[in-house]
Amino acid sequence: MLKGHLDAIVLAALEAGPAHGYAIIETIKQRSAGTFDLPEGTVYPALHRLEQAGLLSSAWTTPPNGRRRRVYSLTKAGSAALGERRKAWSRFSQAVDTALEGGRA
Amino acid sequence: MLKGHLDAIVLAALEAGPAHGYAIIETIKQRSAGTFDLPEGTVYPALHRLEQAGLLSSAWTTPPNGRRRRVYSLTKAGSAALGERRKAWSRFSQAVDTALEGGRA
DNA sequence: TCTTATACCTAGTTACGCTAGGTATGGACG
DNA sequence: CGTCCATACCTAGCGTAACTAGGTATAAGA
Repeated sequence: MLKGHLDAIVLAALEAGPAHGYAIIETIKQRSAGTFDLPEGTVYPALHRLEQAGLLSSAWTTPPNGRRRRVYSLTKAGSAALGERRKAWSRFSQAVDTALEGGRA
Repeated sequence: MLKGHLDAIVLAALEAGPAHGYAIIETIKQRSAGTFDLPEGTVYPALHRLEQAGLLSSAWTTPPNGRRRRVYSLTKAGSAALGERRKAWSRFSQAVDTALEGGRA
């Protein structure tokens, strides 16, 4: 379970440039060294949620010799949200760190 | 939302010694500098879950001039679980870190 | 006396991540 | 040419964790 930080990870995967869902899954898998091998049933609904929220925009593309793809891009709101999510993650992870270590000071 | 890491935090709060629910909430609040101000409806069910799972044991106490308290202690399995949860957290947080920063290498 | 802090509990809501299915195309291999 | 795999998309429904929103009760302080 990614527990609420999935959105941030997906947004971060799109920071370098637009990508389609399947590629996003691969990117996340590689970046996390296999730790986050997300099922499609996790990522696609998340993309829809994020688009619904205005953080992503999407367009269908059909490369000359390829399959149809839905390519997602960060919107301005998405970039801003990513910044906030990063800060939230930072705060959260530090709080967990101290909470977990607090008993062994 | 604590997203699945609540158990680890609660176990860690009991590592220094037995405590009752209300005190656990206070401990967590202080350790996290207010970031985790957990409602009772979050913590009490978690304690029951953890006891059910054999990671905690509890006993009722009635101090001479105090109210009844249910005091929880880490079991052996609880200590072991805490160790695992710490490792899991470490892995998880590192993976998120790299996933969030990966786009800006 | 009345409020506040302490101290416990639980039924029900919500939302997120995941399971488990489905559709379809392109390329590799025999 | 047929079959299989990887690619590429989708969604209904499940499980469960965290939280909301209530309830009970005692001790201390104003």
